Amino acid sequence: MPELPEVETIKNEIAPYLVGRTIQAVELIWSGIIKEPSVDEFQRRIAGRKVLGLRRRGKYLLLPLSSGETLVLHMKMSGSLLVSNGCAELPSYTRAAILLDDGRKILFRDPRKFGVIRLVRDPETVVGKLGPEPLEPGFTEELFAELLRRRSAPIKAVLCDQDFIAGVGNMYADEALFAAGIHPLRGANTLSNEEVRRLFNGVRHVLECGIGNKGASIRNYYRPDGATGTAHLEFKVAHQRGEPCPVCGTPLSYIKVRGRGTYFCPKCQPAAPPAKTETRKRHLN
DNA sequence: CCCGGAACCTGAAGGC
DNA sequence: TGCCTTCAGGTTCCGG
Repeated sequence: MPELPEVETIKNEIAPYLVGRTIQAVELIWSGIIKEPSVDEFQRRIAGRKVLGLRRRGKYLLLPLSSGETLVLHMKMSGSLLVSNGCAELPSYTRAAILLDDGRKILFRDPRKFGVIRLVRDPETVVGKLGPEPLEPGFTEELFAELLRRRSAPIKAVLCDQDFIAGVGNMYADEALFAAGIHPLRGANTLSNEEVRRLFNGVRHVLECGIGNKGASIRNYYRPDGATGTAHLEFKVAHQRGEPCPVCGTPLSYIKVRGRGTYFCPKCQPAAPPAKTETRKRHLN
């Protein structure tokens, strides 16, 4: 599942093959991957365009083209981009192949068909509502604290909300909460200043480690040359079902938060103290 | 506005 | 061995 570190790795490793090349055509093995415009429109507007650059925003990849339009890719759950020399047979589950002017192909492989390709005039129509980039200077502890104050949902759900922060998904949310010692069900607006500070540092730390390890290959994630990443080998809690906590040895817990599998240490990440409403009522009465 | 749950999709894994 | 059910989770949509 590509999250920020995985998409960043794909961007870094595929850029040398893509930037400056001209797209001759896009071969659609499953045309449903094109979200907009219509398939005919897409084919007409993509052919012959040069790729001017490659950037990541949240979990999206953006390719500005010589036409002024932008090709926007999202790999969702199971997508990956592979570089092919153009001769080999297409791997199974290849949904689209971008044919480049040097004979190479960029393959969009995606077993579960969640992945999406868009060709848009203004990329802001796709990524405009995303929250701040957690690894860029504009993301400060003060901004993080202010955003958290507005949300009452479980902190795990808020961390995974792309309109809140861009790029954090299920795995890295679990890792960040463990790093900060915060229970995933704590209301976002109930964190103390100290907890906000630890979580701010935790989010940035786990994402940077993920990038340093070229992403986590828990399932379905491959780098453009087909290699896997090693970030999952460093995971303390994410997907470590049945394992002991690496810090205190307590068996890790597994719960569902907003329908998402959530791993945490019940001792290092204690549940919030009971709500104060009862106490307050008693005082009022 | 904010929250929570279903739907999308298909291979893998688990139960009987 | 095999059929059936459940699980995985990023995003979007819908209802409360």
